[in-house]
Amino acid sequence: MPPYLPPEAQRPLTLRDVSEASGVSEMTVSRVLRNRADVSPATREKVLAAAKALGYVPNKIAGALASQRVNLVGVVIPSLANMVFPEVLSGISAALEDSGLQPVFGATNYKAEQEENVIYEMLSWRPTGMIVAGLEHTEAATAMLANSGIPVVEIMDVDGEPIDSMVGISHRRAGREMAEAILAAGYRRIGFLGSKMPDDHRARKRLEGFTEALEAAGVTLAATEHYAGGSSLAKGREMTAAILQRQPDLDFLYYSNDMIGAGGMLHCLDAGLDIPGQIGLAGFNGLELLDGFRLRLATTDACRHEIGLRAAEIVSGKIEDGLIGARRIELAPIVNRGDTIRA
Amino acid sequence: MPPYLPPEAQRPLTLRDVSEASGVSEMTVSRVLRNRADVSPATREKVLAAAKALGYVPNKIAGALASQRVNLVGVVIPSLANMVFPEVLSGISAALEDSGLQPVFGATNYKAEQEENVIYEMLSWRPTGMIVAGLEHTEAATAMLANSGIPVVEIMDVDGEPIDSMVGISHRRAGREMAEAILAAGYRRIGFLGSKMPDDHRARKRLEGFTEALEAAGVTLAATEHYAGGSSLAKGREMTAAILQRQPDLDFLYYSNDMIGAGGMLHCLDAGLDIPGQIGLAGFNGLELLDGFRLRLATTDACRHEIGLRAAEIVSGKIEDGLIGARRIELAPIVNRGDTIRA
DNA sequence: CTGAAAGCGCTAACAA
DNA sequence: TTGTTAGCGCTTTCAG
Repeated sequence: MPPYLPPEAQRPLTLRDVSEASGVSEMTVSRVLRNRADVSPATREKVLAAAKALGYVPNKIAGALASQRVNLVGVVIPSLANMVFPEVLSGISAALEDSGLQPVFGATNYKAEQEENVIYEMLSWRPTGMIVAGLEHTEAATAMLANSGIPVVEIMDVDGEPIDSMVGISHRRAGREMAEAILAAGYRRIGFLGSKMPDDHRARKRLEGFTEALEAAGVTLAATEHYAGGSSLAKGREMTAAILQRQPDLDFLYYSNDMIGAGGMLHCLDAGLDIPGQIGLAGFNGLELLDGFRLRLATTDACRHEIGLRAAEIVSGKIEDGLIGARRIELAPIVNRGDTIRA
Repeated sequence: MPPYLPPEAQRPLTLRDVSEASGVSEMTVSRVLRNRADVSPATREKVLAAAKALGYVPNKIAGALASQRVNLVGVVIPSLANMVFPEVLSGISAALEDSGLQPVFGATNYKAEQEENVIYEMLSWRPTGMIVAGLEHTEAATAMLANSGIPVVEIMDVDGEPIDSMVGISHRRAGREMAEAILAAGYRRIGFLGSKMPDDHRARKRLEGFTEALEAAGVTLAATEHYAGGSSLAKGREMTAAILQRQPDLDFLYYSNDMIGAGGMLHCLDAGLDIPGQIGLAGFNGLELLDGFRLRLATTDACRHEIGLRAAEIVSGKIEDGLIGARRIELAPIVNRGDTIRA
């Protein structure tokens, strides 16, 4: 490798440079660059030409400080690896598209303390609004958000009290409804497979709703299998083999997400089990990515894109009905029976 | 839904508020909050107590303007939906963990113009460094990056000239090596399935390297199938059915990514084809997520995590050998023959 | 339509 | 160890 030289650490250009190059006052240059209407076409031309020729990039830090306005929306999610969140983000991006607002993402890795840090960092940039996954935060994080004076939208979950607004589904209800669909199909020896969930509150709530509905029907969860780390087909396969080895008489497996559910389905197919006759399966999320297996896995659509969309609309003030902030939007989780719950 | 009230739009607290509450000068408060050593324990206590009691969150905008330092690294990638990029990001996050730097992500949706916008927006926040996927940008974007005066690392690809530094694999080489592995295994009627790639330069380069190596052996690509939109198992399945219908005599299918490759594998298995005897398959990326199928799809590991790691190290100046910037790091794409190329 | 003056909230640099 | 002064680069406000 040849000894490359460092790039010149040049002083960034300022409005003043453009002003001097164009012979127009800084103030007017500023007006042109902010696309304000009250500038004569002639000056506008001159300024734009000079700015372009110099390669001027405005300093938003100074601009934000002076104007007390920041076109940023903080978005705090547990993880980018989860496939679920990219879809939420795409909804947010879509809704923010022509609002002049820019989303800025931060990940917490499902750790409350890290979430607190990320929120603190973001708030210190004085964003226009915040979108945060989940309703459970540290006391400090809750206080910071509540005192921030900006719209705060908690997303994905509506089982609890929001700081300001919330948009999501009830995971308790999602768990309950899946349990009801399973019971209605006649399954009784039901196992659950999911992540260890010290801090995955939504998975926990789903399981609570699920067992609750089972118990209401006099059915007890027959087995449980937990895992740590990321979700993958292989993980689902492995867990399924394990739980069925321990309890071969299970007739239904409920997974905490579609990825491990699909892995479990692969195991069952390879083991020659009859799905959905001998054993039924269901996941959670409605990951389209995974359509394409011989059988469609039963799942619950978590409305991820729409959640992002609605949350961003609230933050950007697109919902115009006189109210500001403090909205509660509950979307309906839709159970899709696929091919893995018998009719 | 009851008529919730908007949150109080309170004036955010300033250093001055903390100063008054603690009876310590603004400057000293600032020192305490930046963890500087030259403050007596007593005052430190007082200040921290006051800051905490008030719920003070510093204003980084003002801080950045005054200090001319911003602890942000801009990261520009085509898409968050691609699964490939989250892994790069995790490498970046890991490397930046305790450097005091924070990554900020922006997506371009594979559009050069959108990339230019994102880069412009990011540079206007005067980040400490930039990490950008790919070597192809608009002229304006290239100029902005080159003139930014900060470290710029282009990642994922090394087939071309970087603005400053680059870290990645050679996609030409990746295509070539896969072609060689396929030819060595005796396959000759080879088809390619990939996205329409007006702007997916890396997929294009892979295909170029691939056909180049085939032609060097006197073999011509026997068929091509293109698609638009996101990758999914279903899409891979569908494309595979289509290409095999048109040309049933193909004995190998090379996919531009593992997701559609896995879908294709499902199709072939369901169609009762003998893999890898009758037909061989290969994808690209090395997505661990997809391990767990009966057969492991042949693929090329694109070293995504390591790319992110190294890029972030360059930006954060962690590589200490006297050089600053302008590095070229080529990682080796590793061909994994899996179970879908015969021995 | 254009310009001059006065900060935005913080920190560098220096003084005490 | 602490405080004072003078900006950072822009935009707001008000005057021409």
